[in-house]
Amino acid sequence: MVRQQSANMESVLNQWPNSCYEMAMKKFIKVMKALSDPNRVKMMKMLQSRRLCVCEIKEALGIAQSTASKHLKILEEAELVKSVKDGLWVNYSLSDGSDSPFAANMIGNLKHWLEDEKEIRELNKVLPFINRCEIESK
Amino acid sequence: MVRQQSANMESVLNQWPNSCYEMAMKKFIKVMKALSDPNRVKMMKMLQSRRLCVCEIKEALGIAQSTASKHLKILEEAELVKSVKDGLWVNYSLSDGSDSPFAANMIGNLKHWLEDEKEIRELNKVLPFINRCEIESK
DNA sequence: TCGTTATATTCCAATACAACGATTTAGATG
DNA sequence: CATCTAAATCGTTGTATTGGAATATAACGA
Repeated sequence: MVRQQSANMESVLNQWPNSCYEMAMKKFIKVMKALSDPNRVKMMKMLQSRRLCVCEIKEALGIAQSTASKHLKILEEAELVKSVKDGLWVNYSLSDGSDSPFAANMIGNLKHWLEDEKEIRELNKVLPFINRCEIESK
Repeated sequence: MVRQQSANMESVLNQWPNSCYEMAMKKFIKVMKALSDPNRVKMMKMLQSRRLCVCEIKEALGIAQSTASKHLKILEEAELVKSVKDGLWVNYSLSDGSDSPFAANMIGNLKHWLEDEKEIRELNKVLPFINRCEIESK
């Protein structure tokens, strides 16, 4: 990374944020990055219907299991979704956003955004028929 | 496909696919991507104060002119900012977001978001003293 | 303890992105 | 016309992101 900054004390301090205020930018960027991928946005839209496990999500989106798992991790680290273990399964659901106003805002807006999008409508149509117990994993 | 349309019309429709609804996802992703970079977010925050030209922005952020220009193009294509030529200068300002609800929403939220962020406060402090006429372009 | 199963992690290839300097373009001015 | 000047574009170079296959981990059940 080629940053051109004067080598003063100020810039050194900027590299090491210490108050919660200075985490805001990073948290914001994390939320924006998390929502910069179509598959992740689709996951958010699917999770509006109900909680889902990884295999249901990979099935609905037609992607590899590892891919789905990784995307969900990114969403979770942005505090957009949360996960709860239940035996072998991990149930993902929308976060309540209580720790991140940015995430909370986007979760709220996504409730009504993109509803008319073709790909989203089709996911909503298919989702009720996707059942974790009927997915053959390999 | 049982559509009564000239081949010409058809190809036009294929280029501009479908209805405006199906552009929604792409537009949304564009806005999220545009706001996924710290420098671009800083530009948005600076433009809340006043319109700025490229050289003022590159000066405030300490980045190369070409870098600033490219970032602004990305913001413009996401409909987050607009540009107006004025002789040699190009003045950038916040978009009114009238063509993109996603952009409009983010523009609105960013008005109060990140105000306490150290880097943003420092930019706001420096910005009044940055004048396009006093920048040596080198 | 040994499979089986759902998820997470690792590895690697392909692509996208951000940064810079150099060059080109477009407008103003001599 | 020639020459500035601000901004845009091009070319290059690292870095980040995305995807799937392969492997590791964790929890259940026999």
